[in-house]
Amino acid sequence: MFSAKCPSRASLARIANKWTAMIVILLHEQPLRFGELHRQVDGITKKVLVDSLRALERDGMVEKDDVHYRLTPLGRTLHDPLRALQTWAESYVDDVQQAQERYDEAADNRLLGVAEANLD
Amino acid sequence: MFSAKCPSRASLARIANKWTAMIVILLHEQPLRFGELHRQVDGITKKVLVDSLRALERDGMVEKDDVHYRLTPLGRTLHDPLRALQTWAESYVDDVQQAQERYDEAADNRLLGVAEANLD
DNA sequence: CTGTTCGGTCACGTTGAAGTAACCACCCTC
DNA sequence: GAGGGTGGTTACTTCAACGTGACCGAACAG
Repeated sequence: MFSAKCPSRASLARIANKWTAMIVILLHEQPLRFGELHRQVDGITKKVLVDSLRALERDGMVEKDDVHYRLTPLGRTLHDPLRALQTWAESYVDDVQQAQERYDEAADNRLLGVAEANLD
Repeated sequence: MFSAKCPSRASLARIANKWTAMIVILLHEQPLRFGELHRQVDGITKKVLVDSLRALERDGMVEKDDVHYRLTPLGRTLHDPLRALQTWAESYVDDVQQAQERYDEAADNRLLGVAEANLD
C-alpha cells in the first residue's frame, strides 16, 4: 500500500481528491444531468467537470444513462467513506482555521525576532 | 459546502489528498522521525515530505516533539475517515482495474469502428 | 427556419504541485 | 578533526491540473 508502484495507491490517489468527493456525494442523492452538476459544484469549469466525469466513468464509479449521470454499484460503495471526509471537513473547519492563525502568527513573530536581532 | 469560497471546501481539498492520507495513517500507529517517514512513504521526495509536514503542522494535525512527528488530537480525529478511504482502495482495486480495462477496450473498438467507416 | 440552450470538444495559456540536485548545519563516532 | 548520517533548505526544472474562450452538433422552442 505504501509502495510506490502498488495499484491500490494509485487507486487511493484517484479517490482522495476534492472533485471526486463532491461529485460522488451529489450523485449519491440522485442522478443528475451535466448542467445540474455544473451548477451545484460551484466554481468548477466545464473542462474539469468533463475530465472528472470521464475519469470516474473509466474507473467504473459513474455511468451515463442517456442524459443522467448516476453512481454505479461500485461508486455507491465509495459514498460513505467520502461522506465521512466531508463531514470531518465541516466539523473541524474552525479548529483548522484557528491552528492556521496560530501558526502564521508564530511565523510572523519569528520573523520579527530575526529583524530585532539584526538591529543589534 | 459546495460553494467555491466556503472554507470547509478548502479544508476538504487539503485532507482529500494521498500524501495526507498516508502520513496520517502512518503517524497514527506511532510517532516517527523524518527519516522513518521518508522510508515508509515509498517514492516521496524530501521536498514533498517537508512541504506536506509543514502544511499538516500549520493545519494543526501534526506536531513535532523534538525529533518525532506525531498526530495532535485534531489529527487523530482524521485517522478513521482516511483509513476508511485506504481500506476502500485496497478492497476495490481489482474492480477499478477491470473497469479501466473494459473502458479502454471499448475506446479502442470505437477507434477501430471509425477507421473501418473511413474505409468505405 | 431561426435562435437558444445543452453538452460537450479543441487549442491554447497559466498555475501549482512535484522532481532534481546541490548544499548546509548539527550531531555522532572514530 | 575527518567522515558519515540526519533533517533539512534553496534554486531550478518538469509535469499535470486547471482556466479561458472559441467553436460545434443535437435538440427544442417559437
